[in-house]
Amino acid sequence: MINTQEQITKILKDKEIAPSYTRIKIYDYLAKDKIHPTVDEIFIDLVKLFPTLSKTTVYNSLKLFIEKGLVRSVNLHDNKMRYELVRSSHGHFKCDTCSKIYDITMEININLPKELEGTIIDDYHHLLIGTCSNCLNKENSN
Amino acid sequence: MINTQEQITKILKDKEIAPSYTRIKIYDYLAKDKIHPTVDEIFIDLVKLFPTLSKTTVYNSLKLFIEKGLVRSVNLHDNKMRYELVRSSHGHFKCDTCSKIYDITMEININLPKELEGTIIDDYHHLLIGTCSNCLNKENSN
DNA sequence: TACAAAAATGTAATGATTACAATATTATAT
DNA sequence: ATATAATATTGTAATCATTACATTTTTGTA
Repeated sequence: MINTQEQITKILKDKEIAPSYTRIKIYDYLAKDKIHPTVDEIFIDLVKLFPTLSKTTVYNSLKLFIEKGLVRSVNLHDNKMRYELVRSSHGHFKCDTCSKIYDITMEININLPKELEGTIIDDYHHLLIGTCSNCLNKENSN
Repeated sequence: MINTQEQITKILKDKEIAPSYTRIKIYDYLAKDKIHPTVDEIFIDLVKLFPTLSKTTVYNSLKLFIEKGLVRSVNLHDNKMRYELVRSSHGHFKCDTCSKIYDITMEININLPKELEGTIIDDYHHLLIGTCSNCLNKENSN
């Protein structure tokens, strides 16, 4: 456990989120899980812990976390949303072969077109898709 | 019309796509449409032109176009895929207020983590989200 | 013109997400 | 501690995008 229950409680309170048991568990799951889980993955794992959990609650909680700036959605072009805790700016690399997702850091220089001068950028999402070196090595050794 | 029917026929044939009436119309739609349409938008507009069109055909055609490298999917984090013709590398900016989508050029330096050395990148998607200057000006003038 | 291959269609199924009303839990004032 | 109001959670049904698949239509070729 990266954060103790007390730490998570504080994090939620600081964002004006009532630190219910469910929300603490969902936050904790995201803090431990580095694979950008879908709602289904979160639900399937957490419902083992407390069988009364509802998938709707997972949706509601994530929506709230996003509104309060704790969580970001991650979209890997596979028809389902994924979620991660907001942390320092990074992009994602998805291996098309093994489906693994990697966090990557990247420097970006944006040239906004003239019609966009003065625009405010609140958020960004960078996704690279390819074949990871692990999978390339396996291919070569066949 | 940016491309004549003959030009589109040639483009499709060059990619080994049989240039059927339907495919030509879908390609033509993407060539004219700069707003990264969804399947629904393509279907609604084209079915006016030939009412026998089926939405499944739109899906099938786009899938084929993507396989042949003519089309890319664009995901704006709104639970539906969008499509655009493959053209020179660019990202997208979505205005959260007016929902307008802009194409943007950007320079990107990627620092792949050590575990990703040797990785092959086939494709990338860059999405910025914010408020466009038009919407900011409207806000200010209130 | 006939026939085989390919394209298009229409319906039903799937899967993610949302809407919403009902229930349970929590926080607050007394 | 208790009552009450506010909030959180739940479960079901609805919605919407996408896919599967069998059937029909169109196309290309002999």
